[in-house]
Amino acid sequence: MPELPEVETMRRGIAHLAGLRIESVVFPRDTVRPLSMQPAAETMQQRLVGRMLAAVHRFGKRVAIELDERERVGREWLVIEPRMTGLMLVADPPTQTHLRMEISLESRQHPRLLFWDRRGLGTIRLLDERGLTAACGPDRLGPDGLVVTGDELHERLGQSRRAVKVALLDQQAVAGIGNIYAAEILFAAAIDPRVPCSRISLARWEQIAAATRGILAEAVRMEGSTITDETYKTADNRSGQFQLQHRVYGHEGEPCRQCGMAIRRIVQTQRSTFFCPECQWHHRRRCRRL
DNA sequence: CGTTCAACCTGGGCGC
DNA sequence: TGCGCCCAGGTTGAAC
Repeated sequence: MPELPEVETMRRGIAHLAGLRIESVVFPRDTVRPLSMQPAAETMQQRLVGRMLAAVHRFGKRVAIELDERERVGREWLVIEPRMTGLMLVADPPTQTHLRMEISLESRQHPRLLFWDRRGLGTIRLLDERGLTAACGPDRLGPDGLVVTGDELHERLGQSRRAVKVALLDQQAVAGIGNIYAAEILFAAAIDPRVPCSRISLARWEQIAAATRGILAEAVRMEGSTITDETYKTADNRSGQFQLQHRVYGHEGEPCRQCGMAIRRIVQTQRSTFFCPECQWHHRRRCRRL
């Protein structure tokens, strides 16, 4: 589920916990998958208890909770990657069964910070400065989608023969776009998702960048897209509202709101792509207001 | 090198 | 009711 707008909403929903100290940490379900948790639960607990949450950051589709300095280790970051079904919560989780992490904080109200993940594809990592750079630094993640420019997209993708929709999902090129927002961005920019990057002019990369910033900012303002409950909720258990603004994603067969033509669904690199075959035909280049 | 694909998981929805 | 299949907001390492 979570793409940039949802993860940013999670970040904002837990940011007020900064300044509090960790009282206890529980990993209720053994997530033994090697990649899902590093280091192992016991080590993780030892290194977390007693630490203060210094700040809450976002890198692409990841939340990074900065921890205060500790002797010998220095500053560390608890990096959570929700992937498909992970949720950062301060509210009660949808079920007890897929609760992956529960952090209790020292405060009168005894707030808890939870990571709940139905499918269990999400990851929890505790990283030092070097690890953070390796995982979330500029070698791994491109410019953030909220601020990416046409020049940057052109430079990073202009030579690629990949279809533009596929390329926009490449986190190394631009960070934060996922399957929903790729579709909505290309509709807003009136670009055919099948067009190879190498055939896109600089002017059109500017359009795509503007649409990226605009759609993502609007989606953040509306606290993300809740398509089905239990896949995405805000940290305090409210639904996002941007799904009401989706023009193509999930609307296969419905008439386009611009032109009336039926929205199509195709598959690109094993994932659904939704688009309007009229408004996003590659011989057309109308610029659309966001 | 760039690009594609199966695998990692659980669960909802649909047709039979 | 139940079974089998397809689908789902992401990323990775191996294979082309």
